[in-house]
Amino acid sequence: MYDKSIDKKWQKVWEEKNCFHAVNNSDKEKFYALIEFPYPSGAGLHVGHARAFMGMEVLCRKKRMEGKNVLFPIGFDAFGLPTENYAMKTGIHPRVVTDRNIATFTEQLKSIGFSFDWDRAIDTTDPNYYKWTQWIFLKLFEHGLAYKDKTYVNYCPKCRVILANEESQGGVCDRCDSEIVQKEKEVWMLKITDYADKLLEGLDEVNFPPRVRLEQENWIGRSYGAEIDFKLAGKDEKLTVFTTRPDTLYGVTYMAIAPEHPLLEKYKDEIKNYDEILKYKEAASKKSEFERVELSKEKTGVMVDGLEIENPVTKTKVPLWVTDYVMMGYGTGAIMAVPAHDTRDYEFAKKFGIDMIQVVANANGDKVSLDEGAYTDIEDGVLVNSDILNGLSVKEAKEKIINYLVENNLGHKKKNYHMKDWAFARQRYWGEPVPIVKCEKCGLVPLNEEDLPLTLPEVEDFVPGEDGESPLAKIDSWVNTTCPKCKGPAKRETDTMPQWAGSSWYFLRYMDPKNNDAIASKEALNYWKNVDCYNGGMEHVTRHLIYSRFWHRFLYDIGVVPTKEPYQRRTTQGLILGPDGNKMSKSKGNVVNPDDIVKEYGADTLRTYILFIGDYGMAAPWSENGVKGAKKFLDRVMRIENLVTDEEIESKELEKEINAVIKKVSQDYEDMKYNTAIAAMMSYVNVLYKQEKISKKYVKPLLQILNPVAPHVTEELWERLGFEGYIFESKWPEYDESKIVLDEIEIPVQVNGTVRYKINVPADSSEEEIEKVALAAEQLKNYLVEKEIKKVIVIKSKIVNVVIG
RNA sequence: GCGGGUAUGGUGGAAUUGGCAGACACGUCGGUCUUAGAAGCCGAUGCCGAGAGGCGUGAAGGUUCAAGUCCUUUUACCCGCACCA
Repeated sequence: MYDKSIDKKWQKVWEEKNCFHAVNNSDKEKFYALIEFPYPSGAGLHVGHARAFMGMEVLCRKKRMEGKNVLFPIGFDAFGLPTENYAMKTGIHPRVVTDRNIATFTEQLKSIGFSFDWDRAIDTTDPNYYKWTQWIFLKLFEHGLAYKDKTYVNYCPKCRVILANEESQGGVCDRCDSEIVQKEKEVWMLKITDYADKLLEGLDEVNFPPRVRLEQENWIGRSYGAEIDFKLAGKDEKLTVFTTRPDTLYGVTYMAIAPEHPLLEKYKDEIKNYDEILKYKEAASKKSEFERVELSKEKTGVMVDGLEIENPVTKTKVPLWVTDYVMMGYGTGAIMAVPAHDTRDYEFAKKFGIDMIQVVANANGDKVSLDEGAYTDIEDGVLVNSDILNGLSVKEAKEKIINYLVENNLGHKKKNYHMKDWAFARQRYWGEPVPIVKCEKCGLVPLNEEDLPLTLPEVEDFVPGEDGESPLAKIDSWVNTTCPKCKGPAKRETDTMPQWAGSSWYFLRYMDPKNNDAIASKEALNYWKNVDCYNGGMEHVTRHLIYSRFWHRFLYDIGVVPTKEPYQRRTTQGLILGPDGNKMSKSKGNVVNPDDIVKEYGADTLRTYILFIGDYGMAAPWSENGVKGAKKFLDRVMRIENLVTDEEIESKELEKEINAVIKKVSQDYEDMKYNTAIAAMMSYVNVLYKQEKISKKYVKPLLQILNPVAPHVTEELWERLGFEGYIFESKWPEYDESKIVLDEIEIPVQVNGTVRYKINVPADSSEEEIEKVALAAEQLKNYLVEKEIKKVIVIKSKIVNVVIG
């Protein structure tokens, strides 16, 4: 029986021997496995954490036994809103809450037996850590990638913070699901768009799952097109638009700009219906992002009375409209509308009775009626009604018109991105202070490196101001400081960094976590290079994973780190659902606490079940019966002890089975197919149970390959059976391929595609020999009454199909 | 709307990528042990059928000697993006 009391016994041994500690500068080959470090919430460890960590855990324990120098670190991403909200509610300082939560997580993780290198544990809220987060920020500032700008930002009224685009996907707040509103505010931004191309190209040199790659590509959203300068009729003023279809320039029948477009303000005196436009603008700004997209399927807009736009090639004048289907945040905030070939423009033109001009037709002549909708689906179209472009294909026309625009100084080729710059500021206390001061004389001045870390002041009141002001703004003694440059009076930045800051580089700190002179030493960075395998959830693909790749690439560009990409391989684990098949949540009352499982069934039961639950990458519902099944398997493993003998008993069957299972499990672990690996070991145990007595040599490798999954059980049995040393430091078993292949194999024979009987042939039989045996079989005669053999297909060592008719 | 994924017994899930569908486990049933139960051990278990046999991988077509796997159409659910100009 697997008695859970052995958990503590072995955990103590591992801890005392410090056996999972990774050393820098080893001669051994390195293996760096990373898990997304947890946010230490008050709710404690979740079974989802356990699943996410177990994947890497198994790989690491195997790699150590294979002789690698394994870095498998753990830390805590501890800045963030929940802790601060808790502090506001209870009055307990976030520092105290954080320390308490980290202690709980640590204890829980240790009770499951994870083989983390605890010596390297980090905490993003430790000033010795965030000193370097601030340092990287200064570097970004120095290279012009951190800037302060007054723009429209996503604001969550409930959390009272500004959110990055990545944190407000779908128009709702990541944290509280409240609707986001657009707010004009001056905030710190990081110029991640400068790295859009590098982030896309970097995907070519790493091994990410296709859907992760695809989501990142879509999020960055690069599109190729042109910027074209239109003219305000009768004025020396340009209106620049971005379009991916410059070939349709002759089909433009109106222009449209976003309500926030600065042109409106600039020419307000000449716009006759400016009041009406202002009203429209106001209404649009009150709509949340959600409403603007979801609810207003119906197009709205106001024609600008008093301004006309001149087409740069046809010189025709078209009206200008203001509409909220044009976004200020994408492209130039202005479009050339071609209703004949764009469904949105079509809807708008239809509603407001605007002309349409067809400029692309099918090669064989097209219907001209636009009653059915815009011609957005014409494939291999040919340009019509387009003067110099007539007769050209869309592709040719794009090139020709761009050349024409460039020659006449009217426009140019342009890449555009869906991704926006990163709003890098939170109006909260519990985050990294921004190491910049505002000096009346010198402007924005960075702190000197030797003045880092800029630590958080002690405060009593964590409540942010009504209008999105950080609580730090209330602390005059902290805010008022001197300028590092001119020593004159200056004010500190009171916004703090977003939660994603600390996690954007933590994998580098693990390499050398106690270094006081650098994020990590050159030697450590050059030895560990980058993460070999990084496991985490899909929810971070367009947030943390993008941000950290950006920071890392920046650090590479300035010569701090040796590799372009931080993560060689990315893997993802599926969700563990509640027993009812729903996502686990407190409100549904279907949350499973890993502590309860460890306490009742033992750590190895939790570990085994979590890996056996299903395909590692897919969601699977929790099952208490499944847990019991895992326990039963471990009990059976423990009871093998009763069958083991010191005698040498040769068994051809066991010889074959043990070699096969070593091969299968070794490969499955690498492919993260833990469920089938465990199934294979279960099968092998079932075979062992059919023996009366078993030589130790048929048990030893089983314990070793099971060790990464069930380290406590296997360590215990290893000791009881008298094997030498500790199993965790034993050498990973090898297998003998020649023992796996049988002398004689069974081959199924199909008649017209249905299996009818089986034949036994020597394993090395040729196709001719197999066919001979198959056709000679007695059973075949029954099927040949009034029928004859038309064809025989033999697939060597697999199957025979006899076609009769 | 666009992009991606998933669908297999009573249940969770396997299936070397076109070659014996249902490995392994749960559950259920039976046997053994026991005064009895629990645990353990052994066995049975896709569906229909007494049997021979037939039918079976969300649905409908197709390709092939052979389809869970490839093609076409379609349904349901999940995830991501979303007036991307």
